[in-house]
Amino acid sequence: MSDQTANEQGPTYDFRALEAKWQQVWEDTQPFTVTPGDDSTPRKYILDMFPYPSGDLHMGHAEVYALGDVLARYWRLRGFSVLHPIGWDSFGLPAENAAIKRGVNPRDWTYGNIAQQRASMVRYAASFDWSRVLHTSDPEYYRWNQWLFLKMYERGLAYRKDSWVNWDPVDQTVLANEQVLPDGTSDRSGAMVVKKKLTQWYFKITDYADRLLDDLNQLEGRWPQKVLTMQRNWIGRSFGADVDFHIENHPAPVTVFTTRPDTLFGATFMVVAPESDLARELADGSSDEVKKAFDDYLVKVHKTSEIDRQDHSREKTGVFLDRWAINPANGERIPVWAADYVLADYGTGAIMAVPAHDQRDLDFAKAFDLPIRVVVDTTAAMTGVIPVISDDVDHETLDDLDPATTGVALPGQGRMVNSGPLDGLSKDNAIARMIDLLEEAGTGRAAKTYRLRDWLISRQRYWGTPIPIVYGEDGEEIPVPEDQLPVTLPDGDDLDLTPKGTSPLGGATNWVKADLDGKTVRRDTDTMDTFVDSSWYFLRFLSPHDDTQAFDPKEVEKWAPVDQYVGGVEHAILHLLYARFITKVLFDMGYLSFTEPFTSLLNQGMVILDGAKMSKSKGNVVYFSDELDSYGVDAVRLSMAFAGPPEDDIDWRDVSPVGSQKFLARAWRVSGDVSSAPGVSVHNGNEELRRHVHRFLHDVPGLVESFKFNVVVARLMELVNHTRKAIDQGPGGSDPAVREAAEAVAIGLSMFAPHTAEEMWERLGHEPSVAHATWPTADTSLIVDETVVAIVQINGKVRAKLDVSPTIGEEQLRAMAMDDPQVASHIDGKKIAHLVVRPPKVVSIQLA
RNA sequence: GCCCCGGUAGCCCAAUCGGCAGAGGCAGGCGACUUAAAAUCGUCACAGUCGGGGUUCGAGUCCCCGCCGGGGCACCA
Repeated sequence: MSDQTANEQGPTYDFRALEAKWQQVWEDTQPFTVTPGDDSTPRKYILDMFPYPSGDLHMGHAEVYALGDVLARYWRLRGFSVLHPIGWDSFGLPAENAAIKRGVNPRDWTYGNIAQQRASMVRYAASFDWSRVLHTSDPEYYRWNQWLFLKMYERGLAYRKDSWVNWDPVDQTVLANEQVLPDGTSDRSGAMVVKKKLTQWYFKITDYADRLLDDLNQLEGRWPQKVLTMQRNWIGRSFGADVDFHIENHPAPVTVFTTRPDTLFGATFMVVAPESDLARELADGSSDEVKKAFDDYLVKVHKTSEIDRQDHSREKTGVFLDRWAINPANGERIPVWAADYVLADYGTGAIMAVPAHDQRDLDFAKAFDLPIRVVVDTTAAMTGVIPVISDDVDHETLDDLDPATTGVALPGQGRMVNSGPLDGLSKDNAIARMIDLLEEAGTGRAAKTYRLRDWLISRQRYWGTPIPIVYGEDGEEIPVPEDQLPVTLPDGDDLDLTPKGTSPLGGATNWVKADLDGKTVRRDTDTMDTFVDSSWYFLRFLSPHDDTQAFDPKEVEKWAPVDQYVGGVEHAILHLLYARFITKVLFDMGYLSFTEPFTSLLNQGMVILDGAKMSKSKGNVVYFSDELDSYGVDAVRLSMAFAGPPEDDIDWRDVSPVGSQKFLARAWRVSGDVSSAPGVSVHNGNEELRRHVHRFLHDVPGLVESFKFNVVVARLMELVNHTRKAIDQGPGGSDPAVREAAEAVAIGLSMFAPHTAEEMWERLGHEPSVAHATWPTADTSLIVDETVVAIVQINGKVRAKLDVSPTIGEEQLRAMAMDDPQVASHIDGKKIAHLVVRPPKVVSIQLA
């Protein structure tokens, strides 16, 4: 009672005062700067995805940096030396667009936003090592981007080619395949992407397709399943065969890729992609009428939007090239068509069409009256290698299923027919047999192909890393020597940044014209995709000020790979795939000893409002700084952790920052009610409360490590409730167990609410900082209950509850159950049909 | 169309091995304190786990079939 009176008259929880006080302390002490330290101290590298500096931080950032900080602070409490750096992904289009719109220099806009975001992060009490900040737009950083490019170039992994590319007509630049959304629009501008033929720089990521796919297995269980699936889909490997088709009056054979070499006898025509060079050649070698028809068709194809092209229900179109191929399986002459359902950049850009067993080919065959030949009898059920005709009396016959009449292709399993040496075989055996036959004949071979394409890295924009290549008088590529890096960006003030289809750097005439070893050369005027910047930044954090190398191998050896990566699922493909690729490349070059950059990945969900993504145009935006002003940093951070599982979206409408604030005040009040001295022996403390404390200490590490932050917060609340009860209704604030509990709360809370936790820690008589406290070891003797409740079920209904020792034996528990009067009355002489005894939890009795 | 993830109280969410459905919070009821209110403290109620089958002594948990919601892939040969 007296304690309560003291509370009412005592100080009140004032989050603004606490923030001011502790911010000052942290600014003075910089508690999270990582010092080299003892080599025996275990290390953790906890990395949050670095932000793009567009305006101030938003609620999404508030979530990542709250959750990442929980992990960083947790591992510090566990005695690890924790590296938790931050920087800015500060090259990119928005800076240029802002520059065009408002007439400011992209550099000024970018660095102004960085200053604002940095101040917000400091205010948010994210425990970053501020001595390692990097910005990808600093020449000290992008110099190493250029170095990376040159290394890739040396290995033939950076190359230039002329190809059909994705062109964003609004931003006036090319895009990577990964930046084109499924509906055919640009993920940046939202404009419908068009195809344009341009000479561009690529990174040869397809060389790494197998490793990028296979190494995902190592990440199983450590990365979200969803991300692994998305990456697997994106790489999209399919196994099959390459088959060479001779074409009459055409010098070289044409190779097609197929996943169904077993159906080669059913290939009745060939289709080539209209945009392919092959189609051009074949048309040019044909009659004038065909050439004209092809040209007209090509024009039509170019006018068709990506989105229409992907519509399955669209009528098949195409043009016969009046050329003939020879089916290598049976020597038949088959017609060659050009049709836009075949893509130029997948496989070889040409297919063998098997209309009976492929719906697309069938649709085409029916549209143009081409022959259809069944080569797989899908009515034959296959058992192992022997085809067996199904015993079903009323099974459909092959005649009923004839694709030519039904219009439905038969892609399934079955027994080979009309296929010469393959007749009678099952699908899998036929595939293997056909590959053998092709290899023997030298007209085909086993092959695999991928959905993944090479990574187009050129961008016709200003605010990015200049590509470190110059061109000599004859246009020859000359890499800029390493010792002449960085190739710095010219000042943007005098440049016309308006999108016009060519790089603004082309306008910097003094910059473009350069001197290389006495030769006059022209610089490449494109800049790199900013995903290059972020594909290796986690390495730069390890030696951010090293001006002799991109990263220091000794530091890399110490810290890398990243133990825990935290960020949004929107980067599930792009950034993560590129970072994995570059890591493997650097491994192959001997710079790294590991092949996967991020050992464990946590994807947080989005912060939404009223079930919808926040957006200024919809007017449903919650502002980060407003929330901090209203509820305080600790309450917002705590709310982020408590709202639910991290990977779920948080609807801010369902979140009560006021509730968090009340809880923090309640926890803080507990620290004021502790009246024992620091260091008091806890052994004689109230045992019931101590049990709660030690169960908490025991359970929380496992919960944090499995990212169940919401449960940890619930456990903190529970512990505070028990402590409150012990103070008011139990042994009172002088009991040592109350101190033990309050200290556990302060330490636990330091992961979520650093200001409140520091204040509690100080009120409890400790020196700052609680962030450097040690997670107390749980006393296991206090975790095991003296008695537990065992239930006795009779015919599935609970009929008795017994207080038993947790170590009770089966015999003993059975005896206790039988002796129980309630149980005895229910049995009442009836026969027991079944008895299950599972000490110490349950006795289940079935009566006859 | 194919592949993943989810569905527990009015709401957000817990529930190691299958073992009494509830840890925590929001919103709500009641009480104490107060002239009153806020704050604080205490206390209470509320679901049988989306539907249907199955396995089991026992299912929120495992299996099958649906429904609903979210996500990914999709003319990829």
